[in-house]
Amino acid sequence: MEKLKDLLRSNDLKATHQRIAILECIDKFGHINIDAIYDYICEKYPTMSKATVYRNINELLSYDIIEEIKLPHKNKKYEIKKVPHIHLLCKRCSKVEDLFLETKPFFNSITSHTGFKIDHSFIVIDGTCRACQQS
Amino acid sequence: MEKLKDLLRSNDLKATHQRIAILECIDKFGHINIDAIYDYICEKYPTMSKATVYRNINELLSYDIIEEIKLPHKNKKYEIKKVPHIHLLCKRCSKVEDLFLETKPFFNSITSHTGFKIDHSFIVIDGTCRACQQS
DNA sequence: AATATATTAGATAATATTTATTATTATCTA
DNA sequence: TAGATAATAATAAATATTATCTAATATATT
Ligand SMILES: [Mn+2]
Ligand SMILES: [Mn+2]
Ligand SMILES: [Zn+2]
Ligand SMILES: [Zn+2]
Repeated sequence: MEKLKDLLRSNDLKATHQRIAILECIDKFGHINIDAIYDYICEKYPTMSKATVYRNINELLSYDIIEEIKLPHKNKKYEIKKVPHIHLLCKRCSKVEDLFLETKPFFNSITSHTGFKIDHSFIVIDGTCRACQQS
Repeated sequence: MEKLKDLLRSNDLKATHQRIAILECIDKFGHINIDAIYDYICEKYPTMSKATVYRNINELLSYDIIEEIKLPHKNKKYEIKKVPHIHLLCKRCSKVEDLFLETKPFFNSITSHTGFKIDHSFIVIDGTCRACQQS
């Protein structure tokens, strides 16, 4: 809570209730889309406008406080910015799992094949999570 | 041209001029978004409706004739369905490059770490292509 | 080639998603 | 606590996508 306020202020963003609520919500759910953020926060702040969610999401993106995740055939989701990682999307339970895995060998192979200079990667793996395989 | 007609007919889709034009356009450009398809085809078929583009794109997607590519902070693009591959997106020239690369070792590492059963992967690499690095 | 049949296109309305505008309110600094 | 400034809510506008319906077209059959 105070940590979130500091995070906003260190980026010259005012720590409004709405912004804090949006960040707390994203943090709580891990990976979440606009509508779900809006619905969740409306419980606490019924006057909150959806435009405020969009406006703040874009603001937070531009300061690299959050980042956008594009999933196949789904709406965009957002998460608190972390170190680079991979997303595992379960088609059964729809959960998005973070995987922090060493990608250097894979990236080196890409660069040596193509000469492409890599900045970022966006890796989504579709399949069935361990829990869903057992049920 | 005849190959495209056969492709459509083998999926019980009528080989209309519009559909063939859409497929030819996607094939010609490799990776292209809705608006660019529409603009390109309008030159030849000025009466073409954008709803027809959307309708056919969805139809072609559902028959796995084309597939959707989501790129970070860009509109969706479409391409003729190929064997699985990786996309290299150059931030300088905006070109999307296909890379057919062995991913088994990487995927095995994911499965052994997580128990996740992999169906598909969506891998986009952001960076600078070889050509743009030299200019 | 003409005809029958179902499918598709085009026009347009409807819906969904995202952004812009502006008067009012809240935050922060002094 | 007051004043300067930034952010919100409400709303309109813009953009993106889908649905509906009638006329046109593709294809199989004669
Ligand atoms: Mn994540
Ligand atoms: Mn491709
Ligand atoms: Zn699951
Ligand atoms: Zn380039």
